[in-house]
Amino acid sequence: MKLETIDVRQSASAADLVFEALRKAIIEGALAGGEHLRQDHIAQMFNTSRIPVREALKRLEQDGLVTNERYKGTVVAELSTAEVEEIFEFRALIESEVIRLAVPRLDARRLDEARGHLEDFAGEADPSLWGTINRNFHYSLYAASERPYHLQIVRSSLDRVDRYLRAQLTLTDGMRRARQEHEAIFDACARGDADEAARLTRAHILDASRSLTAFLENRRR
Amino acid sequence: MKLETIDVRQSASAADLVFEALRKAIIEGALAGGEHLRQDHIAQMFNTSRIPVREALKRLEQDGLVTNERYKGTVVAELSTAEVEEIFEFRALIESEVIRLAVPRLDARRLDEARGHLEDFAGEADPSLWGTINRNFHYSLYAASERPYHLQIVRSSLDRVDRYLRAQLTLTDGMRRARQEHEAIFDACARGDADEAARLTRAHILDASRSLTAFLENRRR
DNA sequence: CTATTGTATATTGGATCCAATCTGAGTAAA
DNA sequence: TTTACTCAGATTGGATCCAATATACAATAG
Repeated sequence: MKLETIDVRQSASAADLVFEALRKAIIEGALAGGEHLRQDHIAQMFNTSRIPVREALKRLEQDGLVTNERYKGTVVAELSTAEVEEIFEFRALIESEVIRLAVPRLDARRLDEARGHLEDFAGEADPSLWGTINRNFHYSLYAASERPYHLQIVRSSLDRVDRYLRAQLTLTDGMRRARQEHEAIFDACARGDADEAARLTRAHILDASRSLTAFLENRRR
Repeated sequence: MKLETIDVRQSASAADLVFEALRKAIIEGALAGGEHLRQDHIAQMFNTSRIPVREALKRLEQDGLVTNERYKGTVVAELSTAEVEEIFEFRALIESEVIRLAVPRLDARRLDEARGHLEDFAGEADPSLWGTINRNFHYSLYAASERPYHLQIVRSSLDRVDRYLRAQLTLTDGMRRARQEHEAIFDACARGDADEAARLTRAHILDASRSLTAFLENRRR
């Protein structure tokens, strides 16, 4: 008898699971900036020893999501307003270029997918889901760029500021503006106007940045 | 009595030392692509247990310098020609923008430093040092941009392709062309012409990319 | 009462040990 | 000859134990 060789999805290691869970918690804001991540505590939560936890923390540190001081421990990274601003400036540069590359490669399927996220975004009442839908919308367009490295960097830079971006969407009128801007971006993509899509994406990110830094400065005062 | 409070430089952890050593070996090409990194072997080389080695390998994996398969091990990452090309395309985008931001902030000290690296580059006979001098030249200019996040990404993307870039400098006429292009970039910076410096930097990186991909395609045939 | 010192506890970093899995040589069967 | 199978060694992943350091708090001197 000959069986199909099934590509058994190799189960993730404990370290991978811990890493993904912590990453998600940080970018969603479930873990606040400055919060102390105790190895022991996390290990108990995941029913493992501290070893996989430590590997996960090292990976998070490499991504800039946490910082570690020897013998003191690991805390969720906090960004200054200047740092947030710089990362948004960076995103504006990369993401506008990525969408410029994506537009000529967009097909009907992807456009439909993006339109779906657009509608989800407009129809979703629960603010805790806006951040994820926002990401999905942009990614569904960016994916067409066929630039895996660029997309990885986009993901990494967005990870760092996602907590702040979610706050901005929720706590200001960011959601309303984002919706309008998304529609304009989508229209430019549907028309095949890459330069306009790039220009609008850049403006969209810088708009969010201005709104967010104003909000942060207010908060801190 | 009052003593000067000296900032005792906290000794790096074993994991940090291993990480830096392996990183250096990979970007310099001392460890070839595809090479298997055995935890045990590395641990012995550094006189430690495997624990810090594993943490270092996790960090390298996060940076894309190595890849890991569960229970199989960690190997030095190998990039396809397409991947190398994409990373150079990315670098052209970022580094041209970084130097545009840097030019208006360049002062005499930094320009002198860059000129020094330029002369080092021209005068150095040992090809194994060209890669590092090349990096130093560009960094001394980029540093003025005052964009720590951008610089970190520049470092990370260059790390991934540095092995290949060094090969291109050494094994083709890349060195000669790089020297000419560096001089042109430096002149534009010294004149304060940010747009021209950005344009030349972009061309410099894309030129190296073309030369390198041609070289790699030849090699693989 | 305050500042300094000593000490106990908590926490992290690293070493050693055990379990899970891969790999490859050797063997048997078609 | 070739293919499948078995088993031993090698290697990785994870658990447990020990060492180094930090932190909080009590004790003591001024």
